[in-house]
Amino acid sequence: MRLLLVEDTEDVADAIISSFARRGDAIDHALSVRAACESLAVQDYDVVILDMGLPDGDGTEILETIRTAGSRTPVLVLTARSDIEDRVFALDKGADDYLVKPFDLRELHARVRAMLRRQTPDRSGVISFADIQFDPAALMVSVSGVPINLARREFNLLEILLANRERVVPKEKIFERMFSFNEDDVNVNAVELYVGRLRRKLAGSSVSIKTLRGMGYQLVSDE
Amino acid sequence: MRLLLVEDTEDVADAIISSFARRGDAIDHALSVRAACESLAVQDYDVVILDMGLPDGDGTEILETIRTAGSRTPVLVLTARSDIEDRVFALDKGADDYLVKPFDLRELHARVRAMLRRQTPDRSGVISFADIQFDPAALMVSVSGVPINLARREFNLLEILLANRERVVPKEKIFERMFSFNEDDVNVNAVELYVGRLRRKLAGSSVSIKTLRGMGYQLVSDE
DNA sequence: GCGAAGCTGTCAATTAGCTGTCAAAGCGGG
DNA sequence: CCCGCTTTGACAGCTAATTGACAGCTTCGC
Repeated sequence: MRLLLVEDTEDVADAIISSFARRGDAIDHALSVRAACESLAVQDYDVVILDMGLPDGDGTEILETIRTAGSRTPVLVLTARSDIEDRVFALDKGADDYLVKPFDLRELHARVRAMLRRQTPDRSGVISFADIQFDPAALMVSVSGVPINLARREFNLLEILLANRERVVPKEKIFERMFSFNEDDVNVNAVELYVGRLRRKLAGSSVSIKTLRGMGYQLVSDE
Repeated sequence: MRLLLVEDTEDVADAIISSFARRGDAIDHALSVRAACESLAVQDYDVVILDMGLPDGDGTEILETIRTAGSRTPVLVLTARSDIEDRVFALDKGADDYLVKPFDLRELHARVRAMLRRQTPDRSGVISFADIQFDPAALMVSVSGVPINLARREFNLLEILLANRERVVPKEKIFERMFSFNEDDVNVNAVELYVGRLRRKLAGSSVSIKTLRGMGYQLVSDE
């Protein structure tokens, strides 16, 4: 999952970032309206967490930017004020949920999850491809019924490839989905590394990860 | 097990809460339609216990909210009235069971368990997995017939793992199910701690709790 | 009520094993 | 045959998980 956090208070931001990062989500951080808009122009996000009070303007501007662009990305608004009016205002502007500071991080996570759930109703299906079964709910992958052990990043990578099975996925796209901006510059080589590791673990299956030199990777069935 | 109690009568609510808390279940309490809807938006529950008469509306609204959202969470309705019509009305609206006040707490517990059982068709009350038998009604666990002593939280943890046996359960999910919101922020480390304790107590059995670093825990049979 | 026993959850030291870097070797296309 | 992309092994770092010790609570028997 890829999130954008727009928040200028350092300690609040740090707490949020590390809590999501720990779960393996890719979270980017913007400190101002401008930075947020730049990130949004460049990158698709699954969820935006938006503080209302920012140094160079109001969070509402960002909300409007998102909605006038026709995006349906769920937005959760954070604010220090608890007035009902404020809440109604944000919700009217297109926010999907609302949280008053100070809040419990678990509640933030719960709300983000709830938004995503509303977004994609019933995506609890296992994906089967050739002889591998991928179960995102159980966090499990099996090859013709026998489970294999994947580490978080490997699982992550397989999920991306599986979502684009039979299609060529550029390495940069994989990289983006696996790592967030602020994860101090990870080398693109990391992707290649994980492709290698995943290949080894999928060795016994009838799918393989094909390299298209200069273009990307492709998950194919050997049939 | 995580429950939501929607009830505005204090003494009734207190009795219910402490009875479930004693058992080790995480129970959240909402005093109004509004509070209930907010909790439901944020958190998945295994069961909702719903009083019909509330200060700011009728329990039916909540029932409708739940069902129109497509959720199948079992709902047990409490009411002071015993009319058949009332009962039919609630059930038509999507309630799974019905209890007339005043009621016996043991009956409430029994009905809640029954609803959960219906939820997962393969559950006939006691769960057997490899050589362990788990009886939620009697609060008993045995390994190949001989009972073992589990503390409340250990029992709780085992219940969660058993409900997701062979699947990977993220630590955060376990945490959510073990502790309710109002339990002042317990460290996530508590989960790890109980995993350790449960492991020791299950040492003689043929099941084990596997760690998947960064992903969660998984109850597996050693066969 | 009182003390004992057991249950809970915090803390911190330790361990385990994933992560990502580097660099060397391999490979493919022109 | 050369260049640049890709693969891979080794390794250091680091974060997540394990575990023992402990203090505060509950519960229970008397």
